[in-house]
Amino acid sequence: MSLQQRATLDDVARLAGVSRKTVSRVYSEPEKVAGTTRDQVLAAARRLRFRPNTLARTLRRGGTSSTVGLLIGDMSNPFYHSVAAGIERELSSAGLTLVLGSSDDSEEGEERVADALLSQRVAALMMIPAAADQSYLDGERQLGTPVIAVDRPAKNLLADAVLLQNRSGARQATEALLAQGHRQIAYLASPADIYTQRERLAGYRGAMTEAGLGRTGPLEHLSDDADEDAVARAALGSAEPPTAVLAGNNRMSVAVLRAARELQVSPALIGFDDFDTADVLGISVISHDPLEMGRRAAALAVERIARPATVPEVVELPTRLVLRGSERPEGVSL
Amino acid sequence: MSLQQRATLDDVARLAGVSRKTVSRVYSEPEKVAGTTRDQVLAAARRLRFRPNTLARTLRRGGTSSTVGLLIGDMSNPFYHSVAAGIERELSSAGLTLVLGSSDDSEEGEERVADALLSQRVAALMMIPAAADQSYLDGERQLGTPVIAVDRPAKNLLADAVLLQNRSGARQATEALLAQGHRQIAYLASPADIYTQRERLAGYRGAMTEAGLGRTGPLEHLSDDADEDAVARAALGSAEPPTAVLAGNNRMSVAVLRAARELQVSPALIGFDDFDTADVLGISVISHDPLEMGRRAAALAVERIARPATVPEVVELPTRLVLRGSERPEGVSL
DNA sequence: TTGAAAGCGCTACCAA
DNA sequence: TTGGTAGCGCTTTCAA
Repeated sequence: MSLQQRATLDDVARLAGVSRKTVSRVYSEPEKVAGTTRDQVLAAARRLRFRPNTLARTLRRGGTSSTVGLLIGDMSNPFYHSVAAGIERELSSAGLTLVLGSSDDSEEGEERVADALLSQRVAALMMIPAAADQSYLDGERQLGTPVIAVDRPAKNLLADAVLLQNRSGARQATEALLAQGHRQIAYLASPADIYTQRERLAGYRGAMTEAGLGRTGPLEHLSDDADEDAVARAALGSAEPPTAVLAGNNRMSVAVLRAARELQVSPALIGFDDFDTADVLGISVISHDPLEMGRRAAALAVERIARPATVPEVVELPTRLVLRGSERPEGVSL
Repeated sequence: MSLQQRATLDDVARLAGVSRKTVSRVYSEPEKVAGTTRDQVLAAARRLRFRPNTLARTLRRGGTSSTVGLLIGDMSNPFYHSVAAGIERELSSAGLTLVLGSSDDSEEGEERVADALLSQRVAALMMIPAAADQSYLDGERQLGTPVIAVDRPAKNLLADAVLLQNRSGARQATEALLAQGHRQIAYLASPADIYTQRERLAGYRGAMTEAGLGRTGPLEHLSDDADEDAVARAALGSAEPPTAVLAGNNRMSVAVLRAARELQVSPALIGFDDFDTADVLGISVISHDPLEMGRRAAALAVERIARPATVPEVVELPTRLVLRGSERPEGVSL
């Protein structure tokens, strides 16, 4: 039960009968230590249960830890989970570990958590920007901490970004619905006042306008407070319900299905983002790969840590329209 | 573009015309510093873009960082994402940050990543044990690092654990299927050789045996390599297909739906774990709250950091049977 | 190949 | 209320 002290380089050095520096070398550049010396050191280290303290290593002037911070607003969205998983995978293969921070989608939250991560001297900061403005990070950028925005671009801050081709994805889906003969095509989003939704909405509007259906006002069901279910019910339950729905994201797609069941209607449906049972249900989606998105973003972070750059890079990943039947006039059958 | 040096306590002290220690106090115990002095210091800090280095703070003898490590085998499972989200939330409200490590479900992976996290001097290590044995952590435990197992108990290691009532959950679901008149009730799991599945299987067997249906051998479809889809297809496509299926986890539930659609069959179904569209689809599930699980585990970690304990605590969280129709003889309709 | 000394940014201890 | 000194565990010169 005796809580022993944790062993340090010194302890190991003493037991192995070598200098501190030699022990250090065994862990940082083992090839520069004689084989026998190395074995002695490692034996001593094992006996003492020594574990190098990577925090202390970091203390060098201007040093950063081998961690990368990831700031997510809403941890409950499965899409961001996958992004995080992709990031983790890429980082770990680069020998970096992921430190997670959640702002719960609040303005001050984001800055507070960013602060905490930066105080830990993360080697880079990855974030899904949620606050109205990220200029508060400009000082850090100038101090050399790479900032990588994921899914949405950072505002008022020069930062690399990995985004989706939201606009063309939404446009393509709308065109597919138009091709099926639909005219009353609704667009549903909540929250709507975020980058991705503005882009997708623009894509939808573009396709509608081109088809001579520019009057989309009554067909747009956008909200920032109401939950997805409420928005979906309002849209499907309106006096003149749409024959087809474009759902702004994965959660809205599910909400539409739920509302359709409740209200006993069968609108055609295409949803942005793929989701678990979409294939089983035959739901058409604008698919993309969140894991890949995370991977790309993390790769960019790794690159910037090694070679700080002056010009931010913006990557736009493609989407893919996957038609499974729900785009047809007969709509979703539940 | 000049990459300036990062400011330190010393720089701030110099600019503010006070001692280093005074600056330190402004950040650690501000109430012990005179108001005017504090203002001067903070002004200087702002001008220099000073940000305290929490890593250096940690360097005290035996010191740990204000981070908690979480070791997950398979980051792609949505269930663990929710657990992680719950953990993050609880930790952040305790002023701790979460460091994530993934072992990709490999034996050596787990130990390697645990090592990395411990080298960062996490204040506690939370893990979903995946390796066959966690005795390699015993040294750390003796050195005072709390270890909290989540979802599965640690093997050969005294550690706190937060688990589910797997057995009773599975038993209850099986009984519900029996009550509907089912006799050919299959149990499907992949991977099957893990704690949760062994427990759930035991619950299933118990209920079957009590109903005089102890011969469950042919009804058990367990695999460790095959993916869920293959297992589901094999089960539903057998010569004498079951009239009802108990799916071992969320992914298996979806696989069963997929297979049912492909093979044009409609077995009754109850799945362990809830999932996104289960309510829409009318799928009955053994529900529980992964967020809460994470929260409880993190709370335990926080507690142990403050007050190391000698006797491990094991918490078993309840499950809840949610019947939505798919348990009935007519089964799932797709 | 190995070692001694200085220093990284901060805090604990004790003194003023 | 404030400050000096001595570390924390490690790495980086520079020498041996």
